[in-house]
Formats: sequence, structure tokens, C-alpha cells
Amino acid sequence: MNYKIKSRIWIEEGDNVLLGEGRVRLLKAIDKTGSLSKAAKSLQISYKKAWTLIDAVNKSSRQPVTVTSIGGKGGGGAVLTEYGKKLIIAFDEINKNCWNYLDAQNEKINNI
Amino acid sequence: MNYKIKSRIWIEEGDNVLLGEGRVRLLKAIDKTGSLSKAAKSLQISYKKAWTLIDAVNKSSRQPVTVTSIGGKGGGGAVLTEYGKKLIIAFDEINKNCWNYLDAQNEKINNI
DNA sequence: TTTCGTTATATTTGTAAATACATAACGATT
DNA sequence: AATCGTTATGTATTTACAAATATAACGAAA
Repeated sequence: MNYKIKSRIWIEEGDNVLLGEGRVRLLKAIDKTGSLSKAAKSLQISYKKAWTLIDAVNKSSRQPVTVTSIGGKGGGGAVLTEYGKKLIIAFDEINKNCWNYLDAQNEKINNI
Repeated sequence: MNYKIKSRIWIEEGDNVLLGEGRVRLLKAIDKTGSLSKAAKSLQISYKKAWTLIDAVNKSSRQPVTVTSIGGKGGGGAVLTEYGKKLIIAFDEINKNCWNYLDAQNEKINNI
């Protein structure tokens, strides 16, 4: 069996976390489903947990990442802003590059 | 205030964690003090916690990372193996490179 | 053979985090 | 004005993890 280097990245603003892998996953699910409750269901987490996460995201972001509406046709919903979509794309790209770099370092560790 | 990308890396072997930042910090303290109990004290963690960490390290590493002795002059002690020292050096270098890369990506996030 | 500082381990206690449950508010549609 | 599926919160409970406590074993040296 070989050693494998793993990593997690996240974005902070001041002392607050803006985005991590879990929050990005949730934002993608919102983008796909159009609602927070459906997104939560699809990820098998509670609505409350999803709401708390999104609340934290919007509180630490400089611009809104999601826009929500209550009531009306369909009960309401949640969509990503353009800003939110761009953040996700940047996060994913940086994360992927980080993983690629670490994968290339595996043999260094395994050959000691 | 600006966003800042942070990261943590760790090394896994199978499903077990071999090394993370905390374990590396502990190993360095062992190297400096020559004993697990003194290392724990210097890091302000309990001996038990330190011992559990080192036990996990040695259980998932392919070669011994520390060598301990019980009793005798001074009561015993713990020292790093050459293998352990090399692992730490490799970990630190890879981690530093990862941080440098992420620091360079900060402006991408901040300019969205 | 007693002392000493260490490694090694079990057991209990305390605390924080995750989870579950419960309910209010909203507004277009009927 | 009643309905419906949402968003938005509060609260209680359970779980997982960290911390504290206690104690045994070891072996060189005095």
C-alpha cells in the first residue's frame, strides 16, 4: 500500500469561513434544484443545516452569493448570483490544481 | 478586508492518517526534547493525547518513525528515526509549496 | 531493593458539535 | 380566505470527541 497526500482548501474572510468543499457542494445543488430544501434533500442533510451553511456564506461574502424568495408560486426558492457562480468556478479550479500538484508529490514520500 | 485561501494537507496510508500538521508538530517537539512527556508539555497537550497520536503514526507507517525506551537512566525517552526525520522534511516542503501556490491565487478570488 | 522519570493503558468525566424536532412567516394561486 | 411548498428560526436531544484522572510497568542507578 502506498502513502497518498490529501488536502482541503477553504476561503476565509477575516475570521469567518466563506467557502469550503461542503459549502461549494451545497451551492451547486442549489444551482441544480432551484431551492434550498431540495438541495438539502439531494445531499441528505437537514434543511436546517443547509440553511445555516448558506446563512454563514452570505454573512461573510462581500456580495450576495444566493438570492432567496419566500412564498408565492412554488413556495419560493433559491438561486445563485453570477458572483456565486464565479466563486464556485474559481474555487474548483484552484482546488483541482492543488490536488494535481500533491498527486505529483506522492512518489517523493513513497521513495523515502 | 480580503479573502484568503487556506489549506491543510495530510498523508494517508489506506484508510489511516499517517501525518498531519499536528502530528508533525509533535514529532518535532519529540526531536527537540528527547521525550514524549516533555514534548506534550511543551505543546500544552496531555501526555495521553500525545501518546495516542504517536501510536497512530507508528501503526500506519511502513517503517518506525519513533523509537521509545522505558525505564533506566532518566526514566526512558523517545527519539525520531532517520525515516521519521525525512518524512517531516518532505511534509514541510510540500506543505510550503502548497501554501505558496494558494497565496498566489488569492487575487483571482478577490478580483471576481 | 528503593527511587525516579519515563512509557503505556484504562476509565471516567466534561464539553462541543451534530442531529432531530417543532413551528412561524411568506405570498402567488385557487 | 384557504392551500401549498418554500424560507426562516428556536429548542431539545443525542452523539462524538476532548480532557481529566488514575495506575501499572519498566530498568538503570544509588
